Amino acid sequence: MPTARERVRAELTAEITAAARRQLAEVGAAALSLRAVAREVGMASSAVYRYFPSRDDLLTRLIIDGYDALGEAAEAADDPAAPPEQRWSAVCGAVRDWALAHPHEYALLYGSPVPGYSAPQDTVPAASRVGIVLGRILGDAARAGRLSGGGVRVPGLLGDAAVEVLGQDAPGIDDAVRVRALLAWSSLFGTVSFELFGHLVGSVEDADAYFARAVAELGALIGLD
Amino acid sequence: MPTARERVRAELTAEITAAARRQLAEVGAAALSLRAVAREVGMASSAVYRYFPSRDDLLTRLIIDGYDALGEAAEAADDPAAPPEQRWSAVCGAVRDWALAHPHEYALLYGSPVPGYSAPQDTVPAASRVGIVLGRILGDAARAGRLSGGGVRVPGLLGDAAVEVLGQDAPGIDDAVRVRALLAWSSLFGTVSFELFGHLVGSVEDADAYFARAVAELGALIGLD
DNA sequence: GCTCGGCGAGAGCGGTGCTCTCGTTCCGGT
DNA sequence: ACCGGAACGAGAGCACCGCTCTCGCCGAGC
Repeated sequence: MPTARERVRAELTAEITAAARRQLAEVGAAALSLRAVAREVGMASSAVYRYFPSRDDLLTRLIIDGYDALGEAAEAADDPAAPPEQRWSAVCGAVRDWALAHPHEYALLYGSPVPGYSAPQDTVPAASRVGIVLGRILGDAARAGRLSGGGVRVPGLLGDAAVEVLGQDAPGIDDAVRVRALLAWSSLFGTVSFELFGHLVGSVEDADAYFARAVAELGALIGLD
Repeated sequence: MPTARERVRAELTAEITAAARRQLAEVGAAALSLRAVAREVGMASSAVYRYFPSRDDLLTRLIIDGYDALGEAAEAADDPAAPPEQRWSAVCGAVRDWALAHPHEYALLYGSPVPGYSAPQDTVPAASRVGIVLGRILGDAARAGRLSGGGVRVPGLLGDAAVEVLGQDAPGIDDAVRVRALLAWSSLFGTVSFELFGHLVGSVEDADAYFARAVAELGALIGLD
């Protein structure tokens, strides 16, 4: 049973993060001002420090929330009953849609690191959610024998995290598959980032069609056909 | 014949950009402080405004210089006499090496856009240099008949810039090749960014070996074998 | 009922980008 | 040769930033 004090504290915390998210969407992460957040919530800047020890901690909160929202979008888009290549493109599309809808949050997650700020370990579980979805798709495809390629051993190349996300050794899953999954994962984000950060301006007319083709090519790269 | 005044102005401008680049390497773009630059050069902050109308203009200068430096590295790494897949991996390696050596400048070029700042048109030629190198490699490979795949028409998908960089229609070059080239370029960027921005920590043990494999996979994706 | 801890407000510190003014210095035309 | 004007550097000042400290308040637990 939370006391009244705890309740109002939780409410105020949520209100602060909501205002911070609004401010993030307006001015970006680097210019996120704790004072402006305080103004929007209607209290003195010093009072915010009762809830977040520093601006960086507020940023960490936003980062974790962002990873969770993106991960949730990816999970919601994945229908385990669908064929693998369809699951792949559905998840890719969901990631892109979320990025286009929340460009500043996406930039916070996958853009330049904020100088002087290093993400704490707390962010790792949330950050892994999209990777886990992709790993599940690949694992299912491999177990169903619908994953071509593979067969290469590259000891010492990958770390434990990759093996954990992409499943233990199983029929059809080896280091070559994991490497290609990682590559597809970073390529997907390269493609989304290029579009979002304006590097495709002038080169691509129809961004939707380009993305669809890119996802198909990357699916083929992984071994989904 | 430049007057003495013009000479000292050019010198001071160069000194300011040099100090700014040093500061950029230390604290990153978002924390780049014009006052600190002025301190390092040894003049009042207001005096710097005689040379750069605003902090953003100083940033633009750094961006153009960065694109030029990266483009130069890519051009230097490309040996037109070598086989295409070797040229591809050499240029990819040069891009990654430059990024690892100048992480903050790379983040400035390919990371989150600075909010409220939009790159002026002046940056486009410098930004295109790496793309042009990649386009030349693909064009040469296509003319030599060493590019597999292609054969797909996707009218209205790509813009003029892509056609310009990747050559007019030629035997072996069509929209499908250009799309894959763009995809390879953004995937390369995604791979480098993931490594640089820390998204591969825990998943990849041997970054050099991973990158080499990624480049090889991407080369195959383009159609180089 | 009283005390003590959480709380909000306000002032203050050193920093930022940017503007304005003021005295100087140098360049070009007469 | 000189003088007017343009370029220049310095300094003060404005509004903002993150963060700290102190102070008065108020509610929850002993």
